[in-house]
Amino acid sequence: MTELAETYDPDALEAKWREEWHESDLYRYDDHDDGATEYVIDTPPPYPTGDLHVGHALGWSYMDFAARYHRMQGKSVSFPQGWDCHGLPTEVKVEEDHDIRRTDVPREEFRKLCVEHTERKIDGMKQTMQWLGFSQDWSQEYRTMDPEYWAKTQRSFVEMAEKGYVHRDEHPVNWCPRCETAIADAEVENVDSEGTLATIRFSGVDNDAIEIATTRPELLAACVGMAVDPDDERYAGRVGDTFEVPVFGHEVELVASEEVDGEFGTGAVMICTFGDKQDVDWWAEYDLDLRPVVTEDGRLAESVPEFGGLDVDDAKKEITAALQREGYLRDEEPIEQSVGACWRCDTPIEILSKEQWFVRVDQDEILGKAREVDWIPEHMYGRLEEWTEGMEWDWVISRQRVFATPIPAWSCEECGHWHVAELDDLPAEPTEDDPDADCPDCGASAWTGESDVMDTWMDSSISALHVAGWPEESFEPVQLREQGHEIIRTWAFYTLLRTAALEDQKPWDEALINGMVLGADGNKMSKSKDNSVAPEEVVEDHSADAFRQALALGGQPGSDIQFQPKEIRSASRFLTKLWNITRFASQHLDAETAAETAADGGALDEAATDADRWILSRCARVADDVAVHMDEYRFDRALRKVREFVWHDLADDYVELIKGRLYEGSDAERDAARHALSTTLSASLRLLAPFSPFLAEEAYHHLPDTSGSVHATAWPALDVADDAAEARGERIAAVASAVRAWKSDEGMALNADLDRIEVYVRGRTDFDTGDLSTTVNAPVEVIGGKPVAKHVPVEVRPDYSQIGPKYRDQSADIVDALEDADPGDIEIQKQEKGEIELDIGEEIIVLDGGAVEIIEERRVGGETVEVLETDSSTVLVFP
RNA sequence: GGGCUCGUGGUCUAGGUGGUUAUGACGCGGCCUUUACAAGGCCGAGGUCGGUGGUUCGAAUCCGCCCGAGCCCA
Repeated sequence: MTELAETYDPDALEAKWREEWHESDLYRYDDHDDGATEYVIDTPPPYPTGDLHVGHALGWSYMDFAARYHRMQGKSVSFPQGWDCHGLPTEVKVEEDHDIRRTDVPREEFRKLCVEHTERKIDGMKQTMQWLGFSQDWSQEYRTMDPEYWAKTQRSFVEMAEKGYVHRDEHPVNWCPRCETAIADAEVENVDSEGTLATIRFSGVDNDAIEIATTRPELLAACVGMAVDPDDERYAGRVGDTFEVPVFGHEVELVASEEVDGEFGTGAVMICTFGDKQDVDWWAEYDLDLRPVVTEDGRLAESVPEFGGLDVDDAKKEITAALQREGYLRDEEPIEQSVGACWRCDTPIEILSKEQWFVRVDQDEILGKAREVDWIPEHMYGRLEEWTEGMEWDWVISRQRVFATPIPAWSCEECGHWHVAELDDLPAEPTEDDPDADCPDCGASAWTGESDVMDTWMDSSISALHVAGWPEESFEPVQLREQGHEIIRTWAFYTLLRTAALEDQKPWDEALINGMVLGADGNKMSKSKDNSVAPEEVVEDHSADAFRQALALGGQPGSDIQFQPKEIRSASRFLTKLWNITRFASQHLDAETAAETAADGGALDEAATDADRWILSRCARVADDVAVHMDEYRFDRALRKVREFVWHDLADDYVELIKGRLYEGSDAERDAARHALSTTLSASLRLLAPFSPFLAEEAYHHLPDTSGSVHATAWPALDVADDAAEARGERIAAVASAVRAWKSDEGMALNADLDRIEVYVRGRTDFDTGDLSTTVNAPVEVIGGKPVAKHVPVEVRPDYSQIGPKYRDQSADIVDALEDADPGDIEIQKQEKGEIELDIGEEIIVLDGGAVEIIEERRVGGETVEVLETDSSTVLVFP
């Protein structure tokens, strides 16, 4: 065994292994590993913003813990990494950087600029991932902007079109007037704002006027109807009346709808095409006219008399002024309103009726598959269910942008028939190439390629299929999806939809959902709140190993975790502790005392003491317990368990117990200790390896007779469980610990020698005293029973779990009587008769002796004897 | 406004299926250089388990209501 450096230097150590792992194919997924169980992770392909934030770090840490653990369990693990490249933010950034509009240059050239920009951003994020020690298999890296990938997106489109999921229709869509593109429901955010509620008088045509309330007078030109609550007495008998739209003069009819809120404004509203989704519903329900007045760039159409060409804000002012002038405006008041806005640029959206490509949303199908997935934590399924059930519109997948997967379709220049590409045509650039077919409807051969592109969720929602080798390999659900809960309604939803549509399967067996990372002030981390921390900073200040531990311990998966510098410091201390344990071991171990690695079962040394048997048995049990926690993704419990074991059992107790043998034991005695130490340490490093891969690797390499990486070893499976040995070992450790604490209290050196100690034990007295004796530095005598000392009963402690169920509502009286009784008397009754007579007032209760515990103080005559109590023994110390 | 999650010493946190003295870490106070580690060891103080009502012999745990926080949605 080679000796470790004196101090733990995470910077140097982590840099070294980062380098080594980068060069190796340690994490290479072997698709053809016969017999091994597959463990495939559908890793999120992040949007390449260039910054990998702490939120990412949490999710990726969970995946990395799982990946490393399952590799050690002998699974064939695939931990790939992709990049979700397409999208509007990149277009906007490229336009800024080059001071151009995307229409200024040819599409191909603009795409090229986007690709170059994206590549730079990917490099930055990749570097942070490697800093943090994530074990992706980079040979499987994919980028949705590469033709090999987006050809798959196109293929999925074509297959879904064949199956009838894709349709092209004119339908109202959410429209961002700034980005000038359609957007899906999931991309609309509701923002609260201050608006003005205008009350406007609509003159009646052969009937009385009605006043309606609206926040959008600029849409008056688009007004196609009016609505009131059918039960609203103010408007009894008015349904069917006709009115003239102020300023614009066309006539509309009043309809009744329970959707109208009588409390809002005057209880009457106008219906426009379209002010909001409610308008769309009414428009369809009452078969109203379509009067489109808002343009794609957010202006009133030129066809609108007088106000054509004004943007909607100006139109609002001008039209309000006109209403005022002409006497229609009855009132104006401020109002809190919630407005739909584009999630990328916060611009209020419009609802425009447009011909677009849609994917059919089959709620039952999606939920059916979602229910087959194990959601961790379970309640995250509810998020998906709520969203899915609330879906009103099909998914609009066409976007009027450039940097995205082209929609592989053409329209016939003669008859307008839409032709979707054949699988053989892919990848297809419809704006560049024409299909190799004539129009089946009219026989013409001239085509116009679709210039619309696909929603980027079309790319990322086949990630599960992609990582499983689709379409070349037949699809089986992959094992794990890990993601944040804020994208359940998007990425999880779309992936379920697409996998169900394409393969009639669930995409994954398990969906592990991580929470938010909150700043030290308890709020969600954000740059504007100045409470955010960059992962690189944490690694520089402390270490990736410590950071990863803090993330694991922050809370169970699914719950939000608070970023706490002190947790990182605490982890850092633990790592230092483990470093020092390894350093200590390195001074004593050699090749002869290597860990039992072969089967890890290993026969115990002949000379093994109770302490050796105890630590090995404990270690075996801990490894099994940790495995259970890891299987359940309870990383918090798993790591806590490892840390407790290493710090308390191994460092505080076991290492102290064997020092005597290591320094002064016979060869056989010493080797038994070395062997157990080596085995336990090796196992401990492996248990820690998923969490803190760098230190585990470095330390493992210093163990005797190790070769290769700790990350290529098997999970510890020691077959040495021994309950009796554990009980003896615990007793030994407890006595040593009690004496240690007592010496510390007395201000004595911990290795101060004592005249002798006597250990009085209940039950069996056969346990090793050798290790104990050298540790406390005193001869040890073990005696059965209680010390020859005055033992004074001082308290009677009732066992509620026995008394409660038996005596029910008499329990309180019994407990009172026990407290009032003389403990000495109770003890005598318990010892002599095994039961206790108790007067509780109305009656005499005969209580089973086992229902009470007698607490005694042991008083030994002479001031030179100290009495220490542990759970299972009484220790007399003769200084 | 709806849904979900949560509220435990100064801070963060453990506490399926109710049961004696509520876990650990950080911080705080005191003591101790002991042949791996002072980035350590030992000891100690500190909690009406958000509030309230209920179920029960017994509630941090189960139920109702209230208050507060966070997230998702409208």
